[in-house]
Amino acid sequence: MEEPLSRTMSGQITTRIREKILSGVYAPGSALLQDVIAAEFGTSKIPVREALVQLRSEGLLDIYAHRGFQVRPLSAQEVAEVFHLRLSIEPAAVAEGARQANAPDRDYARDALARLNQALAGNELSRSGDLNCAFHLALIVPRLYPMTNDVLFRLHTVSQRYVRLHLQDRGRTRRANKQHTELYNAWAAGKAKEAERLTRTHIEETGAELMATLSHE
Amino acid sequence: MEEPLSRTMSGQITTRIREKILSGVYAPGSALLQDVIAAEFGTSKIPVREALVQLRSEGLLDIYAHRGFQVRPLSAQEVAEVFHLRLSIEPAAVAEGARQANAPDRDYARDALARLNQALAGNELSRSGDLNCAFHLALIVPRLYPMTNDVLFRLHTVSQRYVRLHLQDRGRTRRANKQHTELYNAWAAGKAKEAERLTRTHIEETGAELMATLSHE
DNA sequence: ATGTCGTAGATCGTATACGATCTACGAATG
DNA sequence: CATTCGTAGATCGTATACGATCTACGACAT
Repeated sequence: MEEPLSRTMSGQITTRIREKILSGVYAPGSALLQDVIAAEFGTSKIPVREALVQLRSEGLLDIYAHRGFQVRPLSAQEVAEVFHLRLSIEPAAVAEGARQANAPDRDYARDALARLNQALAGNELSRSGDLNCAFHLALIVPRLYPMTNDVLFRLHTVSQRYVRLHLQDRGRTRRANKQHTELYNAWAAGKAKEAERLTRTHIEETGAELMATLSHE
Repeated sequence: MEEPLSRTMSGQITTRIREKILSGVYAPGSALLQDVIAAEFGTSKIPVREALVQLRSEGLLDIYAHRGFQVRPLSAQEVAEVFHLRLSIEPAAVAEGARQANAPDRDYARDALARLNQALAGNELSRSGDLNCAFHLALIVPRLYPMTNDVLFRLHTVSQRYVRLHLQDRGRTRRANKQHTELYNAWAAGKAKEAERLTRTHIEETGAELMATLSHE
């Protein structure tokens, strides 16, 4: 039941460093020394460097030539931008997914939702972030829109950094849970316009909560 | 007057490989052997690999673990998706840029347009692609929206592969030229709504032309 | 004839070693 | 006293060397 580990060190390290950034183990603003990380994972620097290049493209860290890698700091401005971008793209993409999904696509999304709910029930915070992302991406049917999927993956990934800041809020979890179910049901029934509306609402509410949390902290 | 070369081999090689993919020297669908590229640039494989990881994140090539790198094939579907995404994001972002740009931002955009026109006048096709991208990105004022800038850079980069397929069309060049000037004037005057409309029209027309070119080829 | 297995060659992926660049900090200079 | 210069240590960036994986293809078994 484990994730099928990437065939390369770079791939595995990318996933593991990403997780450490998202969970805050590598704190925002902190420097990442490639020798230290390499030792931490028991490898040489080369796969570490490739992982860091990848994570930079995901917006999780900055590279300063000859000076090192730094976890990108958090900012209320970034949250606003990310959720604004998601609103520009995701509702319409989910509507299109609702129109074009076939049976396997719907099964896949249903399973993704089930896994997400299971993780939330078990309070497995770290996994729930990825599973939440996977569920939302399933609704856009990546097969149809690979580039859209790519863009949204990045946006979800960045937003996870902020979501985890207040993930202990059980009320929020329950509400998100309910919204996900409604959204999935509309989507799977091919009700494109309703799925679009629910997606927009879901993103707006999540974004607003995050902004509120960040501002009085 | 040369570009300030990146401080690292990886950076320089990224730029040079990108250019070769965009110009078709590395043809769509062809395999890229890291040893061959390394020999071509007179370096070892390591910076080449980092460049290829970066270019993958830009959507220009695919990586198959233990099997190699491949220039991503062109497809009408991808053009449609890229221009659809640009329409979702760029007009509103340009409008916002028009509202918030300060004097240096406007100077920078004006210069970018001038450089683009100069390249087009001199028929320097390879540079005009980058300069076109730079002009359009200047209008969104990257300083304000770094993530939006990032996303649009990727979309422009991918679309360049298709634009260059029919760049010899002088009529199109002249028309784009006129649209750019109108767009810049509205933008610099702070006419956000007009800049938004002109951006939308410009993207729609460009996308439609590309789709037409691709379909009867 | 078909399919499986195994080997050779090519290519990828990573470890090690080395050279280049940066930062910090103290000495020399005006 | 302020500033410049220069050196030492740390860290980054890349070349070289080696081991791992894949593909192609021919021998063998069915």
